[in-house]
Amino acid sequence: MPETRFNRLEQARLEKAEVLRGLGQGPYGLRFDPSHRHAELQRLHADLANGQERDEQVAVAGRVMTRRVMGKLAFFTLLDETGPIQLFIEKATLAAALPDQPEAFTQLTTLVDAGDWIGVSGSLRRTDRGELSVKVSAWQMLTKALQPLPDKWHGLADVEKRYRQRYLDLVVSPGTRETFRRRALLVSGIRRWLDERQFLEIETPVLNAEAGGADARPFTTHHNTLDLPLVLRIATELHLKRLVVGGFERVYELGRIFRNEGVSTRHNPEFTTVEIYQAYADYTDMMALTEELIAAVCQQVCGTTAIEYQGTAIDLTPPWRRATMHELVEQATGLDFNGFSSRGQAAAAMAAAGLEVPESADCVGRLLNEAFEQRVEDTLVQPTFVTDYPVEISPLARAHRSKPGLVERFELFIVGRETANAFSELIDPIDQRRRLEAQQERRAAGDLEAHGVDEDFLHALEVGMPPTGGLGIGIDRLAMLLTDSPSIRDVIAFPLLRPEAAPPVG
RNA sequence: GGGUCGCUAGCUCAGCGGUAGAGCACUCGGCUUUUAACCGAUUGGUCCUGAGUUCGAAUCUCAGGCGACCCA
Repeated sequence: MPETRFNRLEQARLEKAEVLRGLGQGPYGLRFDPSHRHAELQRLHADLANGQERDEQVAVAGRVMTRRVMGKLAFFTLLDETGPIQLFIEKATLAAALPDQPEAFTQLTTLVDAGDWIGVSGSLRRTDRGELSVKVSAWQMLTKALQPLPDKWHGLADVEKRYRQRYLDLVVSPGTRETFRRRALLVSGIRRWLDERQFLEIETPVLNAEAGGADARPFTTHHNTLDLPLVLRIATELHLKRLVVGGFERVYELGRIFRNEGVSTRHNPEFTTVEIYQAYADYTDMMALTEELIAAVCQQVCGTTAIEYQGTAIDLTPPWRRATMHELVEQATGLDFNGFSSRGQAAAAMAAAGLEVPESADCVGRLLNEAFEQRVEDTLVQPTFVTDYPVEISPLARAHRSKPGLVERFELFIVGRETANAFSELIDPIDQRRRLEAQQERRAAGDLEAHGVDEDFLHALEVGMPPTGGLGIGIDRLAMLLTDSPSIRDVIAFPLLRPEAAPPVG
């Protein structure tokens, strides 16, 4: 006996598809013109009273989510992108409307399963229980689904299945649909806000000979005909700065970047950032821009700037708290890093205060950052601009105008997560070369995340870049915040997972 | 990389050494105001994979796979 690849549930649906073929309409329709969607119907007929009908013909389409058949009357719930529409399906109504199809009611109630896409037309009726419904006088199959829907009450609870089969998650989880709707509003809102302020979005290459603009390991790939090793970008920074050199005073790019790093609730190997560069501005301007931009899109997406994230109230109403890294570390640990003149001195003080002192933190600035990460980061729940970073961990930021050893940089923290990073950009090509060469030495010493020296970028700086403020915002983390999502995988439609089946053993 | 937990019917889950179960879904019958419809009947299994212990393994042990969370 030949083994079928369909189980009995699928087989039953295939048999119904055959019946539909026999009826001349088949399991897959061509086109259909819906006159309304759920949201419009609800708005236009809000005044229809319970038990009343309105003789206006409408056509609606969607996926059948639930079926309740009782003899000669049936209720289906049809789901379109904007919401559910109840179908009021009466045998007598269909028989009167379709005198040449006496079996129309039976066909509709037996050949249509939950999960199928159908289109119907009819008039309007609000049921005695108050549900606005389409009283069906004609129907057609648009797509016969072969797979059954998950449990109509519990939905899809298996998180692995929700990520692997996101299409199913979207079908049965209104919350998932809302998350990705909000993410789309967030992205389009950012673009609109920037476009209205004369920022130009210019796309820069994903494939590069050298990874630059961030501390991260890249994905490597290869161009066949050029026989060229290439890496996927880890940031858009160095190309956008070249555009500023070229004379674009306000540029940005919102797009995907790739970092060959671990996967966690806050990290996905490919993620989305927007980087924004504004000539003649500095990091204080970028702070104001960050506040205004995020507050504006939050207002658009959530309808308020006072939101809740995982049970904690977060107020994104500007202005936001500003504090230097030194101040925050001193408040949290009692250690004044301005007073340390050597690594040894700082390390001893940290150890005495009970902080870990990793070998890799080889200078006072890196130790300061360690202390910050160990004791401060998690505590920055409300939006906080942390300013004035050590030069050693900021190779692309301009030296601070008044604080030796520091740079004009801020990072924005919200719910303990780095959400944005900005500088007064380093535009001095001599200083920039020195900084990148120091990075190169770290890389030679084994730091796989250290920057390389991008000679063409240095050449661009020699051509001359105006004083510029630059800003990068993590879109995924912002999306988590605005959708109250605990994991980055909840805001990425198709997060990276290992293939389900182990590869065949050779 | 380490720790904890999970993987059983299409879905949601129970069973934890002695015949593989429930609810929903499916199929059949009934039902003209339901919305987790209801009532009755039937059907449905690679208990993640492999090895071991045992008279006997979904259950215990070991190894592996995939995932979640926490830590690094």
